[in-house]
Amino acid sequence: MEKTPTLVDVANLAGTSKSTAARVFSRNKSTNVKEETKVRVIEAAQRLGYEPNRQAASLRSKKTYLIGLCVHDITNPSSPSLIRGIQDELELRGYDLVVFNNDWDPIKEKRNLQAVTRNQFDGLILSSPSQDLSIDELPNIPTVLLTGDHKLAKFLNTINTDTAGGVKEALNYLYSLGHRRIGLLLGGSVSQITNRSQAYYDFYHEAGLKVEESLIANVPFKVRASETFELAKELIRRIVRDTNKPTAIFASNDILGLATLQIAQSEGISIPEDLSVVGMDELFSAETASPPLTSVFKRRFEVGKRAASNLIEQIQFWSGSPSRPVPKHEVVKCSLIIRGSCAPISKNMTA
Amino acid sequence: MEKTPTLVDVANLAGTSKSTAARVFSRNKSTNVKEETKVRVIEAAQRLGYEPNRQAASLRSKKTYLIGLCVHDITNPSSPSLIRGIQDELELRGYDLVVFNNDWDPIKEKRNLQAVTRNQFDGLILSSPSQDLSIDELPNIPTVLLTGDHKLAKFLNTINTDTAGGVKEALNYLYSLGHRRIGLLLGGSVSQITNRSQAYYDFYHEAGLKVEESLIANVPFKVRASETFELAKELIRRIVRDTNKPTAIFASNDILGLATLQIAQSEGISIPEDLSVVGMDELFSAETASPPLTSVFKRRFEVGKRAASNLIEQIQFWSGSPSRPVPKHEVVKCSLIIRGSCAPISKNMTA
DNA sequence: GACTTAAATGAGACCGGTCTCAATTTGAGG
DNA sequence: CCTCAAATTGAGACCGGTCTCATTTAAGTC
Repeated sequence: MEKTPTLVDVANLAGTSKSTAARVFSRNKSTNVKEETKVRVIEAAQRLGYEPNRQAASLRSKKTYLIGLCVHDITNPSSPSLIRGIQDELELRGYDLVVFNNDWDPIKEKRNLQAVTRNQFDGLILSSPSQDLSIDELPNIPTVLLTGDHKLAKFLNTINTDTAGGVKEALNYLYSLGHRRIGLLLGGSVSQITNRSQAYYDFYHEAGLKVEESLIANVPFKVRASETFELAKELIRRIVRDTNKPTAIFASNDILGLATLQIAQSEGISIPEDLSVVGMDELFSAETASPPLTSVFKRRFEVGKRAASNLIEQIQFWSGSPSRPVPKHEVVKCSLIIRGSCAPISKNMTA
Repeated sequence: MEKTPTLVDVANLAGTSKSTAARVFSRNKSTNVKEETKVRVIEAAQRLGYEPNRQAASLRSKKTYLIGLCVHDITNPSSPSLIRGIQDELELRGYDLVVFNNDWDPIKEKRNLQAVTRNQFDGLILSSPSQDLSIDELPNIPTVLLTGDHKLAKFLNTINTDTAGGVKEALNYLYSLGHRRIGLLLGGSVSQITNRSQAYYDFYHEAGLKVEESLIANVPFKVRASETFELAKELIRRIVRDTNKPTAIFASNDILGLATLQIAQSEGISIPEDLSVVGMDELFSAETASPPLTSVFKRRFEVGKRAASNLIEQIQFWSGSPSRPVPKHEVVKCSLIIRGSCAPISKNMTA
């Protein structure tokens, strides 16, 4: 393992000073080096197999080109596409991403934030920070928040999915198919639940319908998706066996939607003939289900891309400014992906 | 944004030298500092909100506590649990993980490896490097390979899933249910295909059965899972409509298994009564499918954990040694998760 | 050719830790 | 109180870049 070559080695071989050699590799385009010398330096670097040492660079320049992302759990079905969106955008600008899982644990979250500080990350994306995380617990670096209804939104830029809009789009679709008795399955965090049920109530109100509380069910949140899945099935079974059962169900996430599909099958209810189902999140599982699940697509990839580019903008802009700028808030619309789990009411039993 | 405190600030406040203060925060436990001074330093640090600067530390110590992972695509359903396994293990030792996507593109792969070098990562995990990646294109750091049949396995430690064993377990299970005509759906990379079809042939040979080529189908690989999914459905439809159709199907990954389920439903074939299906990979989708898909679980989480701990071991051991040690190879067994997509042949039509 | 200005290069401090080695303190034993 | 090894502490070089500022070289202009 012979010593890795440094910039000085390159400079020596190229017959220039360290400074000039440095300029060749500098990110700062404004530096000017004569074409001829530049070629000489690059050749020398090539011959030595030189690769700039970013640790050294960071120390002086205060830029690590590292971004942190805090999510609940990378194993959560919605994480990967978010991450990918971020990565793709960051890659273009030469940044790399480190993902932290906080597992819904504020202690762990705090540890992760410390790591962000220790490593001198240039920016931070918070997918869903714990409710009581305060602004002065955050590292003082450009940050983007991916939840609209967090108190940190007062201080931080926000990229947020328009879930309320998505819910309404789904309900509207079912309504247009003739459904009036639409069951609502809620799950996830408290804010998710209130957010979505609010949209549901709003929709019913605007449509001039009266909501029946018996059509609404709340699935307790579990860390492991498969546990949620089991719980959901239990609940759905009850709803679906009810004499007063709905003709359609809107499940506020795909896990609940999938659970509905399974229950229906085991109860001999055929979908979409006897019951229409719309999910939300757009997991891969929704596509592969039988029948394929019509679902509200939350475009996490898009959210990721926007979060990253927003962050980079902040990084370039914010440098040197003493305090955080006035936060801006962006919203990403959902879109309804129509597949095979819904049908017009005409074919349903007219309960 | 006042200047962040440095070790010198802490030392001054605590009334010690920089060296002593440093010893308090050193990872190297063998250093001894009087309890009283240690307390004084820690208090000073607390008061100033001091957080060690890892970039600075790395520069001198040559340790970044950063590990790189190269996968095809984090969006691939099998990536997240692998990543999580790695992260959990790394976290215990204070390392952080950066994930790179190479998108099956050797050029991108090379760029990613450069990033690994530039950032002075302490270790590297290669999930499935492109076939012609050679040892001297790799950064000269501890590395773990997650594919058994790559030429790099001659040089690198390997943690590998025993897929052949898994295939046999699945076939054996179907065999024990009375199935003799078992369809085989192949997909993925060339090595995956040869590997699994070999296991299939072996099984048939050992069981004293003759394989019928018409029962074997090969689904061309596509980068996007949903494309693969569509292609698969086309192929499966043909098999399943054949007069000479199988009583069971082993799909060498869950996407193919799920596709089979969907096709069956749309063709009016009920599962498991008319056709038994076993998948492989253990995606979340397998659990949520209707009926839930019996599947060979590849335990990517476990693979990740082992890869990480193997890597850390290398890092601690390898330090200073001039060349890579003789590689060791570990295998992680699969396990069959029995759910609702298989039934004994007695109930099948005796085609 | 002299003069002015811009372009290119070089020198050396500096970033914030770690590491080596020397100096100082401490404590046990006599 | 003295001695000597062990425990603590301090000094200062060093890691490999970046950055500022001074110096040298090149290019016009008259």
